[in-house]
Amino acid sequence: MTTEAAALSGRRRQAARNDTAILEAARDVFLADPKAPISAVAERAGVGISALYRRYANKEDLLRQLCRDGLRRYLAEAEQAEQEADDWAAFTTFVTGVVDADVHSLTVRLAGTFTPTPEMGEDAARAVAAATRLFDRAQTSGRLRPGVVVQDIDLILEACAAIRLPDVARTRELRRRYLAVMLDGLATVEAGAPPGPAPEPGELNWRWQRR
Amino acid sequence: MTTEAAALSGRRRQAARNDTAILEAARDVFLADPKAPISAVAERAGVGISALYRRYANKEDLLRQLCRDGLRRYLAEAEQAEQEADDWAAFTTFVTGVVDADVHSLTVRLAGTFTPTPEMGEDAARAVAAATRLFDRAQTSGRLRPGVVVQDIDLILEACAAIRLPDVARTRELRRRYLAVMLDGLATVEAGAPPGPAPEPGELNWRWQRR
DNA sequence: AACAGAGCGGAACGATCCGTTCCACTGTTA
DNA sequence: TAACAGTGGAACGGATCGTTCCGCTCTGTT
Repeated sequence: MTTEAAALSGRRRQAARNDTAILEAARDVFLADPKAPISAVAERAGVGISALYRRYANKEDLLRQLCRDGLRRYLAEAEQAEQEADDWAAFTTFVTGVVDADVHSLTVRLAGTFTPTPEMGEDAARAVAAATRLFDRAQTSGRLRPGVVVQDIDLILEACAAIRLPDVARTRELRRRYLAVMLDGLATVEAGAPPGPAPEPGELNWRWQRR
Repeated sequence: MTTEAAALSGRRRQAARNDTAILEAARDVFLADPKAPISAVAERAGVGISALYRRYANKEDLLRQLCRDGLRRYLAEAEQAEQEADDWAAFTTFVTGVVDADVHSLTVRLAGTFTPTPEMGEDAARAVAAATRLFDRAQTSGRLRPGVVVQDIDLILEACAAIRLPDVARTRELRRRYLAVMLDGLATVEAGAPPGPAPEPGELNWRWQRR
């Protein structure tokens, strides 16, 4: 509990608790099933439906907020990884951080369920820029095989996000396992370029079309 | 069209055509969205809903049939790959074949939406046996890094199946790209065992619980 | 002590969706 | 021409879900 919340008393305190409880519940629920009903979020958070609608005008609002937080988290992971001195380590730290935080599901799997705000567009642009910087550093480290492009990261994250078990901790363990395998695969310099035309920028943009 | 169908005339011929049209449409539709309505299948196949219900008692029946075909296809890919003389090539041919056929989505993503038949259980056991044989051969080839187990294949297939774009051909191209990266990652003998406790047999069985 | 109102739980409502049934219609076969 | 297999698609009934609404509780103020 934050000191801010602790300073409040009685009803106010509970309200502050609910703020975070609802966000966490929404994260868990929509991560497991992006189409989950809003009542499931309320149930998970241990509150009534009113508590939700007091904070968010409608379901779309909540989803948008969640995605916004996901983008922010992605940026935070990138900025933290950029501190790393070693170029290759910075790259792997970044990717591992994003996979661990399950941020991919929060952004991409929720895409198309709401109309994005201009602010989110800017954050997304920042995210691309940061990821590109990290990727370029990985390339200069010389450990990356030829023919790999930044966009490959998106799809690798997508593949990792598909690993999902009932147990959250186990899910993370296994995701790290296959992420490590893929990173080892990306680091086999002697293998030459991976097959097939590499993904192009914007090839995944269709996701953001309203469904 | 089969010769059997060509021999028939008029209404019978159309009926035979519908048989396959419906199955193909169902495959496409449920591959894209396992929870799709049955009317979407009819629309895609260009037939009315009656044509569906004449052939399958209900939705569950159709899903079960689809999954059954998927298992068969999996077995076929395995048996064909076992012809391959080279141990490592047999393994990669098998995995690539399964990814190309998008069989994983047909079986696992549909799991839990119907009650499986005993016959499917037997097919599943045969599938596990065949996959194990191919995996063992890959191990004896010496190109597989230590610490990798058969169950890893399931999860790698799962990761590949997550790559999905509107265009089917492009989807296959990109899946092959990341499958290749992962296979290269699995073949880095010098890297030692990948991190984390390896997946255990039956760790993915929860999928088949009725939802 | 009385009161105003913030915050809340959950029933109720209305819209939508979807699986399944039903019936009229069309060719085909005998 | 009669019987009927095969079909299209409207119609039905149940379930789901987003949202609204009402009555209650607790809190801070007068």
